[in-house]
Amino acid sequence: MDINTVYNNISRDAVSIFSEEGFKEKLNSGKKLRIKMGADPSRPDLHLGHSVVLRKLRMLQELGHEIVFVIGDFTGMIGDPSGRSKTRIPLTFEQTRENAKSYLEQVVKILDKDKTIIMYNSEWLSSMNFADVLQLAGRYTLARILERDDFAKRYAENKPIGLHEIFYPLMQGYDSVALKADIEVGGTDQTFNLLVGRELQRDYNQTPQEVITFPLLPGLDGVEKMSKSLDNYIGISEPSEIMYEKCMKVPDNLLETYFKLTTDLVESTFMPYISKDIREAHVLYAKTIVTMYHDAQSADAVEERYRSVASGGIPDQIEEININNSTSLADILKDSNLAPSKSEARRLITGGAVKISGEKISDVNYIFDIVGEYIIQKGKNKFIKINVI
RNA sequence: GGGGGAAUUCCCGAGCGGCCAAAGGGGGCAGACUGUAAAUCUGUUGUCUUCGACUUCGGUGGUCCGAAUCCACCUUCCCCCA
Repeated sequence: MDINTVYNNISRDAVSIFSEEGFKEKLNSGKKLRIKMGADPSRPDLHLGHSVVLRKLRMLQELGHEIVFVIGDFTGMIGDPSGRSKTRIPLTFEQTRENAKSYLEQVVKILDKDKTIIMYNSEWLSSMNFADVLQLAGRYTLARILERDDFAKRYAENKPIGLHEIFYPLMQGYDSVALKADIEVGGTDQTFNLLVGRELQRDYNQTPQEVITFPLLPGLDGVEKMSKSLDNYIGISEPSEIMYEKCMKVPDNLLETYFKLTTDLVESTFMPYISKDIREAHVLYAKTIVTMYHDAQSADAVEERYRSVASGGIPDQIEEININNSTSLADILKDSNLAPSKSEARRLITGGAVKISGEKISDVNYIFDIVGEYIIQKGKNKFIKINVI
């Protein structure tokens, strides 16, 4: 990829670039750029929402630039107030390290490990003394901080805002100063924080970073942004069959957006599918994603599995457990995590959600007392094979 | 510093001494329908040794035959005045 291609691709998908001229200039300067991306250590599971930005970073890496991930281990002790209606429970130092580690393992699925640098913002933030903090705080005003959507909203709704949360944007902005970042990228929900960095750099006599924001990928519920806590995400480390299933559940009207933001396919490839047969479009999408994060082989295998289950079949590969004779069905459902509790297991059975080897069971007290192999099915697509011994 | 209000099950929110495991909505799960979709309709949504028992309504300790409901103290949050 050359500079122009990358520039066009990014400016096509970005929501805003502050400033476009600056970005262009830096790209063409021939200098190795330092591109910053903040990582929230409280949410170590990466999903397709993150991939939107990460994939752009990958392109910039290919041009030879350096990606710096700032693991907000220090800010993580506060928690980003962005999009939050509640103050977040602070993480301990150990937790942030732990999470950062798993974050890294996942990030390299998209990025080039060798051109990716990890830094912890405690490196510079923890050594600041009160005078430093005051100096930093003096560069911003309360009114400007309160302008921020989340704060404004919470304030209006009489929800508490911790004083320390006010510092969050300043700290994140200061990260850019400490790193001398040339560019910072993030989701649109980060716009305010990113721009603070730009201004602080100016205050500290640095060339302000260019800020590029990308759209937030809506989650599978079609309403909220994709996020782990809302459980509306497709994780990039999920097992292939789950990934495939979830891709098939992307709301129809969002599929186009998903194609655009999370795959390399061009419109002329996927649009015909979308307009002609939305189901086949989903299949194409699911296969593409599974191929990206696993491989083509598993994509095929998983597709077959999906088609078979969809037509009422039972998949070939199912988790298998051994059961002692005279164990009750409810106990098995609970032990195999098909149900979170025995009460729930009973409800499922009563509700007609459980089948044994294709046959619906409605006896709450069903007990396995004949040695053999059975397949227990819960709902449409949860299976488990048991060996009664 | 002074005054007033609030804390309920995953979330929002009713309840104000027994009929409360706690209305209603949201969300979740399941059934029907379907494209393992959406919409819609139905059921369900504390746990267990399930015709019964046990644990839950910010915390602790009381009153009472009996408390989510009353009292005391504590903790947290919000509002108004300064």
